Amino acid sequence: MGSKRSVAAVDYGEIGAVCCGSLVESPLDEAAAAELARVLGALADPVRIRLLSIVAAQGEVCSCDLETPLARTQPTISHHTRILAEAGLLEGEKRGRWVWWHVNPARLAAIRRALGG
Amino acid sequence: MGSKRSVAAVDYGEIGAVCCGSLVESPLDEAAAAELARVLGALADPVRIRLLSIVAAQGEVCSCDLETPLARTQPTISHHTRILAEAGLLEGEKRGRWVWWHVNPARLAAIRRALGG
DNA sequence: TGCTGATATTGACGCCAGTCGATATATACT
DNA sequence: AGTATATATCGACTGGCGTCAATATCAGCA
Repeated sequence: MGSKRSVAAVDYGEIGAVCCGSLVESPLDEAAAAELARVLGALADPVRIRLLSIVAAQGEVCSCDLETPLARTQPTISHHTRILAEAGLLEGEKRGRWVWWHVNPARLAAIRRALGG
Repeated sequence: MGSKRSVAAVDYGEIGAVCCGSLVESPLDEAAAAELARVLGALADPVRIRLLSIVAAQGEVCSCDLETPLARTQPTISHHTRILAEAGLLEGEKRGRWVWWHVNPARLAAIRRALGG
């Protein structure tokens, strides 16, 4: 299915919406807190923060170009991109043998809003 | 030392500044990423998110009033308030036998800025 | 002074996350 | 088909986290 020039999205399943209002407006219920904690947990790692930062700076980055600057092995990079993608912060497109990653700015904005932005 | 009506700040040591520019502007170095990850890690827990949310909604809350809504024992509440305070997100004042907690809005704003706000 | 109550600390337990080596899968090239 | 390379998955190890019971500390009060 799809053209050979396909730019298939790498799908890691549904991402929850960081829907609910700001933290500081009214007490969050357990479900909202759990969802927000999950997304923040995806960000709460120095390697993933730098990964996201590198991708944001370059616009689009191949997985293979992350191992060296992050000083981690290929399985570990794959692990981190997966977690960021599952949190909706990173989106990947498979082009040929490579996966190209770019950030999802709307997702970051949603987190900022949840933090009282 | 200090007056008997003292409102001594509960001090958990220095808090690092979430200094550095936004994630999305330029790649963060390891130190900046580690610091940001530490603060985000303090937020990446459903109990702590709800705790912060409750304190924010009420302005000022006593530790003893957190056990019931959060359904955790007293040592666990103390553990979580400590982590939030060490991250600079919560500030406590000891008044008599009670500790009154309030959020540090500037700290939340700093995190939002680090996330590209 | 001694008692009561709020908070902090300690120690232990179970669980999850970050990491890597080994291996599997998939895509491109010859 | 066969080979080479990019990425994903698996299994194992290790360290850290959330939780609680028990205990310590400290402020107020009789």
